[in-house]
Amino acid sequence: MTQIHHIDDDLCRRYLATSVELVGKRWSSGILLAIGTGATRFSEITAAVTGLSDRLLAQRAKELEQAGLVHREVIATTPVQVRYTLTASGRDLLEAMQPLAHWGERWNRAH
Amino acid sequence: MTQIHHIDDDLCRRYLATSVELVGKRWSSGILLAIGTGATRFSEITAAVTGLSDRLLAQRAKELEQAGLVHREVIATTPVQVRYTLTASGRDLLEAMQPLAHWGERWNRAH
DNA sequence: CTGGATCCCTATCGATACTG
DNA sequence: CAGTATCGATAGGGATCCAG
Repeated sequence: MTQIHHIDDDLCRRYLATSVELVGKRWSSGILLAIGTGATRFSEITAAVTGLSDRLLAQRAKELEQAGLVHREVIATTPVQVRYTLTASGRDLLEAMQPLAHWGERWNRAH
Repeated sequence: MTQIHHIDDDLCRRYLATSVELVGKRWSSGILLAIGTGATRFSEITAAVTGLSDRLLAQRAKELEQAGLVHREVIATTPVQVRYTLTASGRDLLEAMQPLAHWGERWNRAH
């Protein structure tokens, strides 16, 4: 039998669900990527992520902020501005997803 | 501004969605992990993944098979046996998810 | 043992309209 | 600009029963 020894069984069983639940929800990864690659304003994020609506961004942003992945900074101008940035944890997560992107590329070639 | 240069923007924008859609659905990652770490039979997988129902496993298994991540082998005994194994692509995906598990561990510590 | 078929129910989503 | 409120539609999930 082909056993995978690159995989830490126990670690995955414990903690894989954690990140998958955070990042698996629709738009979440796209939002993280958008913020991580330069988008800071609410409207910039909706523009960067095609198909993402105001309502869903507001909802996801709240979730991601509460999870400590995104920092939300309100600038009291008129009209009000809001700056979204990744926290250290958010940046780490995005880096941890890089292998998935590579895998996706290979997978797309084969289909 | 803190730019992330560990991230290949373009690669992520193109292909991150691919893997996230496959692995983000409920139970999918758990099923992959279960098969990747020794479970081969239908009932072994439901036993390994707590909360997973027969119906959902049947459904996910079909999806994962069509995506080329899981190989399904029917053994014509009575009653019938079915062996599930990961394809090379499925093993690769599971390895690509390992950093997510590590991230999840760190994240859990901090909460 | 390995599912398929149903029923029902709720979470989630998209669209639209509105506000400080 | 950056959201909130409301609504109707639908996809997804749990439970249960059935079958090769």
